[in-house]
Amino acid sequence: MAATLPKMKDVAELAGVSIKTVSRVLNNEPHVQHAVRERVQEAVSSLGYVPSKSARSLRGNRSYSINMICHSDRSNYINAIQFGAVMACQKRGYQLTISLVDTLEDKSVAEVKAAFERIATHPKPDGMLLVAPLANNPIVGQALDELGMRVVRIGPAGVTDNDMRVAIDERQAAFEMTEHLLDLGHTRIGFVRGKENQAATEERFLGYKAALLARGISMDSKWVRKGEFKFRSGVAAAEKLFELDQPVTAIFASNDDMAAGVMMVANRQGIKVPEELSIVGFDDSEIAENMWPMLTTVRQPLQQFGEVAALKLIESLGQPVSPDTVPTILPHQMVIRKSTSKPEVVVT
Amino acid sequence: MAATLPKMKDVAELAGVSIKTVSRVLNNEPHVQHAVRERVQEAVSSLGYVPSKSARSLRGNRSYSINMICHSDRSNYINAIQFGAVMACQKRGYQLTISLVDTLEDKSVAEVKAAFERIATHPKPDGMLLVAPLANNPIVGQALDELGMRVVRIGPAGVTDNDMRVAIDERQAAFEMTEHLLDLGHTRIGFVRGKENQAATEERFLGYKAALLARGISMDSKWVRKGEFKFRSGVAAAEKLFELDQPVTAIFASNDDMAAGVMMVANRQGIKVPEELSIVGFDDSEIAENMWPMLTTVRQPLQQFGEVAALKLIESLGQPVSPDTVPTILPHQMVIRKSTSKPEVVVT
DNA sequence: ATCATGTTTGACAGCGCTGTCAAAAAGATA
DNA sequence: TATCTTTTTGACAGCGCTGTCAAACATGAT
Repeated sequence: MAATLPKMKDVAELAGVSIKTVSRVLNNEPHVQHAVRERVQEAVSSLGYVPSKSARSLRGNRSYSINMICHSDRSNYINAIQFGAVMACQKRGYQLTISLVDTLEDKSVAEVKAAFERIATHPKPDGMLLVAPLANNPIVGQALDELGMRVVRIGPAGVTDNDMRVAIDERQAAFEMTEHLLDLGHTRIGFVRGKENQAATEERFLGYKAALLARGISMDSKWVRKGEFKFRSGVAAAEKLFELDQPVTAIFASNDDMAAGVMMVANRQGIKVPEELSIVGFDDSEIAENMWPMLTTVRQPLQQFGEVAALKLIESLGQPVSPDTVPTILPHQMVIRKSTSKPEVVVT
Repeated sequence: MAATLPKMKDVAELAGVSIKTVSRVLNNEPHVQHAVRERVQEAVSSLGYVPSKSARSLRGNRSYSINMICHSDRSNYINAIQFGAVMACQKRGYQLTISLVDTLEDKSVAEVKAAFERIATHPKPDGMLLVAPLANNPIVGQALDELGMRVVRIGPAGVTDNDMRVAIDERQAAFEMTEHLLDLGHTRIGFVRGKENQAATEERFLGYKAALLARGISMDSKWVRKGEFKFRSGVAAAEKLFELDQPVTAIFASNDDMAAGVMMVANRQGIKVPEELSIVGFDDSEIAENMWPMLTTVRQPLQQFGEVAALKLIESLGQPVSPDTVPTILPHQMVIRKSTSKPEVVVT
């Protein structure tokens, strides 16, 4: 057990070749005869040899690690994404490292840059995974660009951005969810927006709006409330929405936490869900199943986000930058549970 | 920007000393004159020099990284712990890496060992952080011991264990929470256990039992239901508890998720909380504030767990193993919210 | 057989750092 | 002053790997 790990030299001796040849085989370089290559591979697996990452990285300026930023207002979806990312890394012999960045709000450009420079250099990861909302911060993008850091972003694109990116089609998903409500017969549908300055907030809203428009329903701005992606903001929004003279018969909250807030207020006020009010959310986070009735929502493939993004990053590491990258759009999924039904005929 | 990073040689030249002396200063070795030491430190900071981790680790067999295992049934408390751990690592110039381990249930001893051997060797972290319930798995412990891996565990101790550990006094916390209920005047207090084979489950139960005993109340085994630490198991437990001929007036769920389940059933059945039923949880996770009424619970200092554990690990890396380590007990905190009150006089 | 060409292989340096060991400087003692 | 001890310093090797370059070998054309 404590016997020292096998080195390249050991493999070379066992296979009867030079260490350089072993190196060639391990790095899939050309100019190795087929027979030799196989002999080396046998030696490798019989010794259980694994190349030393520190030596490789010292020599080759590659760290075989990719970094994921974990920002201080911890959101639970990060967890699942990270999980997928670790899986992919582990498969490819990479390490996932985690770094921390304080809230960027009320930070100067210089401070943000300095923070990312530190993270991106000691030690230098081969690439970085940026999760929304960090994925859309232009200063962060610029800082990382200047450092020549390879980045894959997770989450909906902002304005410009022809970067490497993994996301779902948020607008389409919101469109479909709104259609679901429309199909059930709802015509007065409330909407709770997410946190402003996050791309998802606008995308989801646009999907909602487009779906109404497609059915020729003119949206009443009273139906739309601000939110923060938090439970409490769902509560606040619901309270306002319930005060309308002509109340809505359904509420589309931009995420599940807020939907849970809406649901709670409904329960408190004795409004029956889904009979008197349909509620839908977005994300399919754990909470969606932890409420009653269970929440109809859009499932984001979070774990897959992490996995695909990490894989994409690792794969790109060999190639030169391709500036014309197209975002990878993963399929979302409508999860119809018990919080939606056709609107009750209102007894006036 | 792209100018190559300063190396030890640059620092040495600027300070007018040999690179070995710089090395000595950086590693806090003795035998360097005070004046020289200061001169070197100035050079270091003026160049913004940071030692190369790969070179160090290649040479010194230290990786300056510590690893935290992320097991596949992702629980949300891991998030906060990880956050604290990253903070501590970042402060000390360490990297936190994440590895993944599948569920260990239905795995053979050999498989478990192999999995951990892989994680613990490629690349070898300087130490590992193990979070409950992994922290109490004897096979994992043995595998890591055999590899000579330095480990700090987070969570309540199991049987033997005089290892390095960070935890709260779970039994005492449960005791206090039960006292809180008793002080309010409850005498019939239900209890929902956690997942079996986790140390916390038994500890919390023992605290509950001890508090009853201390007041001379004999516990009725009908009050105690099994649980899984999941929302649904809270629901199931509550349903049974509400069927009792002589119902309980308070329910102590072993964690917040289950308490949320209990709360939901109460709401559904029109049982008023806290007037007709007091509910308490354990953990103070996010959900505790995302329900109505907000949950009285015990706050675990999760982020601090991560921080203290990582620090303890890093600090221990210099020293030889001290087998007589005493667990670090962090203070817990009673969080009294709105889900508890004195029992209503039952109108029979 | 001779040369030009292409393919396969290996010797060796050196990435940035720290452990070893010996040299230099400083201090203590006779 | 000469000698011994202790403290401070530096030269150098080498951790495990890969890039460079040249040697060895094979192939085809003359």
